[in-house]
Amino acid sequence: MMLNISLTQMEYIVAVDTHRHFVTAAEHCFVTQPTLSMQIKKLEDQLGVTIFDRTKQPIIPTDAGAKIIKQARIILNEVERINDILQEYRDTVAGELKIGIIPTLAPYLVPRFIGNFYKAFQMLS
Amino acid sequence: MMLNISLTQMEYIVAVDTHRHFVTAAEHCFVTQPTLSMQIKKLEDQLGVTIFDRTKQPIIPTDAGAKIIKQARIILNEVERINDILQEYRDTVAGELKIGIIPTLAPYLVPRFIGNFYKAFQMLS
DNA sequence: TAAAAATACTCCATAGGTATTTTAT
DNA sequence: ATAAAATACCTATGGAGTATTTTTA
Repeated sequence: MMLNISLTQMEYIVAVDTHRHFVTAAEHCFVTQPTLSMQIKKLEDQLGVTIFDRTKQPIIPTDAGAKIIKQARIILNEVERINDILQEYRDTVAGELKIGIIPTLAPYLVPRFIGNFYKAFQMLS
Repeated sequence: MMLNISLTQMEYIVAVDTHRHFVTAAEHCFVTQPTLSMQIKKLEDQLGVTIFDRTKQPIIPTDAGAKIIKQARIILNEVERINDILQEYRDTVAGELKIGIIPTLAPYLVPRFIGNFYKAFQMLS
């Protein structure tokens, strides 16, 4: 990976862009202000561009920063879509089911449900 | 972040999907096979779905896996686009320039270029 | 002078490596 | 029998926290 940027860092710059305030942004990311500051500074060093102009108040993105933030929003959105995909599969019943039953009762009880059960959950072994 | 997936993990599953082979995929990611295996397993645990069916040879993605991989390719593509944005700004001359010159010469030399220089690089301090 | 961001450290979680075992052709 | 993936264990990088200092409205 030539480009070293993490999803977490993207969340941080998006949060700062949204709140225009490091402390508030940090709270919304459930991290401390120094953690957020450090990561953003590190990201700026890695990318070789300044993302936020700290000389103004409230804090405002640079031209480059604005574009990167916009792209970060797109990326985070696409990542969220993985959740949609998971919805279709995560709740699916699958795997192995073990049933314990005492031998004297088995001949009477098992036949009463095993057929329907097996029909309903063929993916189980 | 409710969804815990890293860009590195996405690169790994995309590589395995491309090569249908853990060892080859690992080489292309410049990591060892165990590193790649561990990360993919960890990802599967986190997401709660199996991404690759290892019982077949060559290795093939599951239904869920195929969709996740497809989305991962989209995401990695969008991440690459940040590079495009950087191209426009990274090479821009900016920052602070310090010039040292001995006092006896300064009055004669500095005025001869400072004007044009400042005009050309106003973003410098 | 008060609020906000940066800096300085400390800690620990985990990505990644080496060595090895298990599992499929 | 052999190649491939999984497992076990170890190391070290860096993400995150607390405490503090610097900086800007």
